[in-house]
Amino acid sequence: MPPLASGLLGALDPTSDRAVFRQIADQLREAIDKQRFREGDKLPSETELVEHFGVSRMTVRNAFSLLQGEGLAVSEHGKGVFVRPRPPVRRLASDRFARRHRDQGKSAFTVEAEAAGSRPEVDGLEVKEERPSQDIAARLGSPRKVLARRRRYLLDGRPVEFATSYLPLDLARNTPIAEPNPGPGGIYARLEEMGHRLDHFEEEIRARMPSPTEVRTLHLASGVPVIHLVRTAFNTDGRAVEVCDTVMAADAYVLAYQLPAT
Amino acid sequence: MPPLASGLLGALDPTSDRAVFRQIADQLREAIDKQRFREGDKLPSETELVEHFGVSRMTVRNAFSLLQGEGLAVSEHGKGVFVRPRPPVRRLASDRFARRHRDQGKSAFTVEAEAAGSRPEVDGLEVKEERPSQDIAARLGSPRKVLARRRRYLLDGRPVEFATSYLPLDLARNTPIAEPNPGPGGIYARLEEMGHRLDHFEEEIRARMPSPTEVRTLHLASGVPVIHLVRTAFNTDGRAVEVCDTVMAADAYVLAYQLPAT
DNA sequence: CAGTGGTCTAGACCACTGC
DNA sequence: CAGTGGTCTAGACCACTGT
Repeated sequence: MPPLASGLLGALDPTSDRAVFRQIADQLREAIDKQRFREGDKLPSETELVEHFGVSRMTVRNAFSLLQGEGLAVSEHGKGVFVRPRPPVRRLASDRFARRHRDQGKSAFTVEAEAAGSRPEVDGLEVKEERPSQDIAARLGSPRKVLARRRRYLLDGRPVEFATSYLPLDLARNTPIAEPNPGPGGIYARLEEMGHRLDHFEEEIRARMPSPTEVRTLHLASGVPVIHLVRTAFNTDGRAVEVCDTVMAADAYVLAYQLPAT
Repeated sequence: MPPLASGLLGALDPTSDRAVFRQIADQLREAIDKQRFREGDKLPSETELVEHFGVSRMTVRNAFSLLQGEGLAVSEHGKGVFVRPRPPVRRLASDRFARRHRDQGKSAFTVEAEAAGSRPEVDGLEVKEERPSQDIAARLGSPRKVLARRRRYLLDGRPVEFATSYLPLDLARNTPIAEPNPGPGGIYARLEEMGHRLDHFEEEIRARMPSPTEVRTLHLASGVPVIHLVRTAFNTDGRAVEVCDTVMAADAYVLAYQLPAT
C-alpha cells in the first residue's frame, strides 16, 4: 500500500538538465491537469514528497512555490497544500449600465448577484471630499476637488472587488450623491435627474499582480492577478461626469463586451 | 563610503512579528515605490543584503522572490536583480475592427503598430484543419471541423500576443481564408466578400497567470499575468462565423471599450 | 499530541556575466 | 577572473491544524 505520492507520481530523471524542483512541479502540474488531483484536493505533503523523491525539503517547497505562482495550488498552514479551487465566475455584460437596469430600488451589483443566486454584500462604504490624483484629475477635466465614494463588494462572503467613484465636487456637493445611500438606481440615476443625461461610458482594462494592500482587501491567493478597470461616464455635452476606479479579483470575473462591426 | 544597500535601506525590527524576509521585501518595495530605485535599476545584490541585514542568503532570496511574484523585480542570472521595466503599452480601442480600418493592404495589427511608431512582426503562422475543442465548437454552432489560423505577434522584437482564429470548415475551405495570407483587410474583409456581412463582435476577457507554455511563447517575466480574450464574430443572420482566441502579455496592453448608456 | 506548512541558518557547488 | 544569481542539502525551531 504505497503512500499517496507514490501512487500518482513517477520518478525524477537524473540525466535531465531540468532542475529537480521543476521536475517535481512538472509532475504535480501534469497530475492536476489530468484531474488525478481535483479542485480542492490535498496534494501530497512536503514530507511525503521528500521521501518519495529522496530530496531535501527546500527542493519540494520550491516546487510548490512554482505551482502557487502559477495559480494552481494554495497552501494552508497546518493543513496542507491544495489544488486551488476555481470559484464561480461573475460575468459582467457590457449593457450592465443601461438605463433599463436602473429602475429598481437596489444597486446594479445587488440585483445582478441575486439573479445569479449569490448573496451580495457591500462593505466599508466611505464618502469623502478629496484632492484628485493626477490621473483622475486629467480624466475629469482638472477639478480642484472631487467627491470620492469608496466601497467593497462581496459575494457569498467572499470579497471580489473594491471601487472608488470620483465626481467633480461642484457637481456632487450637497446632492444625494454625497449621501451614503444615493437612492434607487444609484449615482447614475441621480446624475440624470440633475440634468446630466448620460451619453456613453469608456472603460479601460488592465491586468497585473496585486499590491500587498490589494491582497489583504480581496483575500487573494498567491497566483491570482487583479483586473484594474477605469470607467469614465460622459454626459451628452461630452463632459466626463464620473470616473470609477475598480480593482477586481481576476479569478472571480469574466468581462463581456459587444463591439459594433460598424 | 557605505555600499549601495546601506545608503538606501534601514534596519530590521527584531521585535516585529513580521517575518524577516517580508521586512526586507517591504523595504525594497518602499524604495521602489519612492523611486529610490527606478525602472531597470539594479537592486543590491544578494551578498550585499546578506551583509547589510545580517541574515542568511535564503532569507534574502525569499524577499526577492516575493517582489518577483508581485511583478516589481526581475532577476537576470549572472547580472543581478532589477526593478522591472514597464514597457510601452499598446492600447486596443473597441473600434479596431470597424470597416473603415479595413481598406488597407495590411493587417490591423501592422497598421496600428506602425502608427504608434513600433516595428510589428507576425510569426509562426500556421493554418490547419482541426476538430474543435468543446468550447470552440459550442461558440461556433458545433461544426464537425474548423479551420484554425495560429500566429504570434511581436512589437519591436518583443512577443506580445498569440492568437488562433477558428472558422467553420464548410465556410472557410478553399477560400482565401485558408491561405497563409488572406489578402488586404484580413479574414473579416474576405468573410464580407463571401456574403457574410458582419453585424457585431462579442469579446470575453479573463486574466490569469500564464502556463509554462505561455511563459515561453511570450517570454514573460515572473509576476506578469496574461489577458485571455475570446472574440466571436457574428454575421447579420446572427450566425457565429469566427472565434478568435487570444493570449496577451498583460503588461503590454490596455483594452479600451465604449459602452452605450442606452 | 502528531502532522502540517512557515521561517531561518550555514554551508556547498554550479552556470552565467562582464572585465 | 571575481561577482552574480540558480540549485540543493541537512539540519533547526516555530505556528497552526486536527484528533
